[in-house]
Amino acid sequence: MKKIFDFKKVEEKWRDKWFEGDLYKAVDNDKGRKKKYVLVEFPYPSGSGLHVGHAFSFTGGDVYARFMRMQGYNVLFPMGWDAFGLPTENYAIKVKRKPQDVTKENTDSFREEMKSLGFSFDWSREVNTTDPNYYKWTQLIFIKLFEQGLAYKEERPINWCPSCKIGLADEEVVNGNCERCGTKTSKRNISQWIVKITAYADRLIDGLKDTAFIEKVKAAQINWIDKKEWIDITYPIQGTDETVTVATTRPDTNFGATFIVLAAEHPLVGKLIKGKIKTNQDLDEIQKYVKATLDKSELERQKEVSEGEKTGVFTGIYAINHLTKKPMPIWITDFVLGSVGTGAVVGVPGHDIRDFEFAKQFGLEILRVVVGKDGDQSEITDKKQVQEESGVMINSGFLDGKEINEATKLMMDYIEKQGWGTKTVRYHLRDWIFSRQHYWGEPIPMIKCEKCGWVPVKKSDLPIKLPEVERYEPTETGESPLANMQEWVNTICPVCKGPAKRETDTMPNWAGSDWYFVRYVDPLNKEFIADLSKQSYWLPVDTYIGGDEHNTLHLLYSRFIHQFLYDQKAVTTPEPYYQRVSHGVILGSDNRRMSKTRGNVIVPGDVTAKVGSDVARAYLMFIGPFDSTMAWNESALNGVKRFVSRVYSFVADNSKKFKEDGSPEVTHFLNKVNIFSKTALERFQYNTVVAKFMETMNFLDKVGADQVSKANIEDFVLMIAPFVPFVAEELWSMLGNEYSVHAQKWPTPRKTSIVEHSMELPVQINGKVRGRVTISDQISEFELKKLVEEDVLLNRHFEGKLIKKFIYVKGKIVNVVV
RNA sequence: GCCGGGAUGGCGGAAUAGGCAGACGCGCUGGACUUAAAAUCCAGUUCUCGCAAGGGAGUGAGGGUUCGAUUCCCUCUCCCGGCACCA
Repeated sequence: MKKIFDFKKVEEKWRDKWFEGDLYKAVDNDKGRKKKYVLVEFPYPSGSGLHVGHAFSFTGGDVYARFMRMQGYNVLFPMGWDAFGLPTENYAIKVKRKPQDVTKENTDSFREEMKSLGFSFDWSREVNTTDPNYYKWTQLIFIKLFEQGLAYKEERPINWCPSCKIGLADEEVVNGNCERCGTKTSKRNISQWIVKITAYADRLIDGLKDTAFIEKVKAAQINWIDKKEWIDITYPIQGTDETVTVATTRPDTNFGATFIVLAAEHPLVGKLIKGKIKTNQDLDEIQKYVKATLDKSELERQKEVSEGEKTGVFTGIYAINHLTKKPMPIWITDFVLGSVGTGAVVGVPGHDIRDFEFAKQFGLEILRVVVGKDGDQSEITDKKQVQEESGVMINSGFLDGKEINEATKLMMDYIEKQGWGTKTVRYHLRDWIFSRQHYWGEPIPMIKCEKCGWVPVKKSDLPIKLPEVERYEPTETGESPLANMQEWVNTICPVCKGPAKRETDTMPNWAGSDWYFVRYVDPLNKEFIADLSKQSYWLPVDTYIGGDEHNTLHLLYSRFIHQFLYDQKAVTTPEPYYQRVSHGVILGSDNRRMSKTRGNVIVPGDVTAKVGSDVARAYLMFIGPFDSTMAWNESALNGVKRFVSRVYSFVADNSKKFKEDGSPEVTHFLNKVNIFSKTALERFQYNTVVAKFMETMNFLDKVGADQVSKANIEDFVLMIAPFVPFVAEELWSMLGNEYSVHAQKWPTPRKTSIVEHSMELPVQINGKVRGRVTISDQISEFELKKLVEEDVLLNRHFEGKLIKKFIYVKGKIVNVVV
């Protein structure tokens, strides 16, 4: 009688039992075993429940963690909640409930779903960024940053979302729109806490060499930081005492500089408008242009880029080119950004596309100072002739004949020697705007005293808990709703005991997720962020599994905070993560990103209700490479379901019948499966492992249970256990073994009488496979040649032809060239 | 535009220190079981010529290195992800 796999019964049987004991607990400071810290990015517990993307990446992590346990490692595989954030706040506003309560509900249901999916998290280490016992440390980190001069308050234009009524970091503005709600953002001046991440720019680059991140992740980080050597050149302005300082990375082309362009924000523009610098140009016109530019949003500016139109206005004043002594007209334009370099650029229209377009537009002089590979020395009249990236200098005095990179170095030294300018290193990376004007975040633990200025809260007063407020909406002024809480806001200065006010801004989402992996090491510690001896055992994270979308910012911010904590001797390693593994994305069955509006969202709960957790897990691991983009395919799910059912039935039906000795062929086959799976698992090639298990099942069915020994089948159950933990546990117990299969070691290949003495060797004629011959592994090349020549199927391909060459790659292939 | 990744049957994908292309799954075709369907099981399934034996073509396009290239090199096309008037 065939036993049918009843996943509900099996899952219910084991689900809770696993968490009653210490099965998945990581043991601190276990010197007897090697440790492995496997981390998956903790989720934001949204109200809509676990997403299939979560199920996918967590399954990947879980398979790895289980495999590593079987390899004898002491595995730390924790889970927690990145629970601060706008969706919960917005939901709370909508249904008029406390975000704390909503969060509690969401995390409870997430945890239950995760247990149902069989994830082997060590729940004794669960953390929650919204727990005051957790954010106490997030706040302390901020205070430390402030004390080290790495956090400062500054009024500066920020991106403002009129809908969310919140200031956004540059990174949160996507194409001029709010990342969350899509509303067009504008600029607004607000006093913000800024964190000086740029102070760590070099170390963020250098530290990468101590990690095993894949190239694309390292590249993303380095490109984002984008360290370059610049030179700031100061030019005198004709007929005044004023100067203008431009910033450039390409001084080599300076002989070709014919104009200067200023950003609308440039101080010189202000002086001009106020009449402090004389000009014959129409001041009204200049003012009009400047105002229009400053009012423009990033989006509008970008639109103009795609249209390729350059705009600008002439100031009427000139700077003198040191090299050519020629006057260069100074213009104002919107394509120069105030926040980049010095906000002033020297225009070299021959060798910069933007400068060329600008010069064309306004009839400015275009000089050629670089010749490209094509040798074209003619006047530059077309965009295509503009040599930007490579070439050799001409018309450039002492630089003539030099290659541009060499010329750049020479010119930088020359300019410095002449006292015209100074070399400086700049980064694309900007300081980090750390303030949010919302309720559901960590309060920034700072107090503004009328006398003492900004002072941090006393450490003994931490955590500064979020007070319960009536309304969670941001205030009309754009301040956080905390600003309305007079009794909370008004406090006394920790230094002078005078009247003072609390900061009402809260921290950005990143704050809690920057250091959570440290807390997992020692989540209940009341005295310290995490005990140093426990840290030195567990850190760094060995394998960090996460999405590509976090490869730049999350990784950068979190590495920065970690490096800072290392300097403060609060953590034990200079880098937080050793290996970074990116998981792929699962698209809807329509091959498009899952979204509610498209109605193509797959929820893991629906899948597990139909086919059970094991099948869902195995399916997710099977549909494609772990790091690629895949589409959900319901019918492929059936294939995996079939496989799991077959395994179950095969073992269950024969559980009492497996003999001591099976066929050596079976052992031999399983040994190969073992070695293949082990290697593939180490490389996260899950899809090929599942495929190999399917192949194994096909093989077992073919040979029949009477050829399979008990040891064989136990080995197979052990190997599939990381993928299908419920079925494996059930079958393990059916086979009469003690609980639990998940506490077992990965099987060792077994001895078998089979040694491959003979093999089928493929034979190529002129590089094309034409047949095969059976050979013994002792065969000599001479014997083989004879064998091939006498083979009826093969020799007709070279009958009457001359064998020019006979190539035998031992154990692989033969190629006959005729 | 820049950086990164990719392109293999009807589909998802296997196979790269250069060596049997298409593992495994889906789908499809035929068969068994069934009153029937589903489920399950068996056989087949890159395209193409051929009744067959067998032949020809074939890993985005073109070229190169090699006895031999999906794999290495050069040129190009398209797709995906990220960044972008960064001077």
